Amino acid sequence: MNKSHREFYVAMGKVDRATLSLLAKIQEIVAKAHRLEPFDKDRISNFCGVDISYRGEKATASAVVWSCSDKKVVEVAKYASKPFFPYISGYFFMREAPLIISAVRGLKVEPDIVLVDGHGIAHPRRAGLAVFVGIALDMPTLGVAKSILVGKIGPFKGIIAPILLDESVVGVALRVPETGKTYFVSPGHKLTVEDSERIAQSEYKNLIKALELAHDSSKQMGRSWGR
DNA sequence: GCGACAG
DNA sequence: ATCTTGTCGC
Repeated sequence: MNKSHREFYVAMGKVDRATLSLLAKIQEIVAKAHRLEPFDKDRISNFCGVDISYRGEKATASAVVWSCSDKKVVEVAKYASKPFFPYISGYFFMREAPLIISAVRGLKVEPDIVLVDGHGIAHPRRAGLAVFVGIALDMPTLGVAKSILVGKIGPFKGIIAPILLDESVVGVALRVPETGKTYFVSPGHKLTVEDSERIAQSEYKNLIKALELAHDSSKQMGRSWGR
């Protein structure tokens, strides 16, 4: 969860420093490869929430497509495997990106936007999990994290506040009025910071719903796997 | 050098 | 994230 955790994994031989510096280099390249171009649809018809649960040596991923207009689940795709990389802050993509990508590729419908549990460009090297997933799938992705990783939160205007990093806005904090919970939303690929803000402002209920469904689905999947 | 650190 | 029941408090 912090530097001591990272050093712990290094000491355990789970990962070595050379690998981590290589991954950081890859992130620097990926940060130049993402395309934060304006979202190309007039209206969002659905969101695909993706989440992963862990039980012992099993990781279960679920991608849930939620229709914004019909308020119902359109399709669910699942993928399970053994976790093959430890959780290390800043290198989260190595743990979850392959599972998320595999789960989404199992869908028959093409989601408008894939919602990823983690950050997009609100990352030390501007290359969070959502950036990797977006580039790999060539789909619009939005990072939605439950805690902030880097940057400062600016003043709230209603439910939205900017996330500032090195003089620039890399995403927004979203305070959900119904629950009081704050989420940190940043673009991954194929949409802009402005799109992220607009979506967080006007579509947060559908956005949260899709992620909650994915969370429940992945946990359910993990339980049934163990039996 | 001292903290901070997505799930 | 996960290991895990009841319990203290708004």
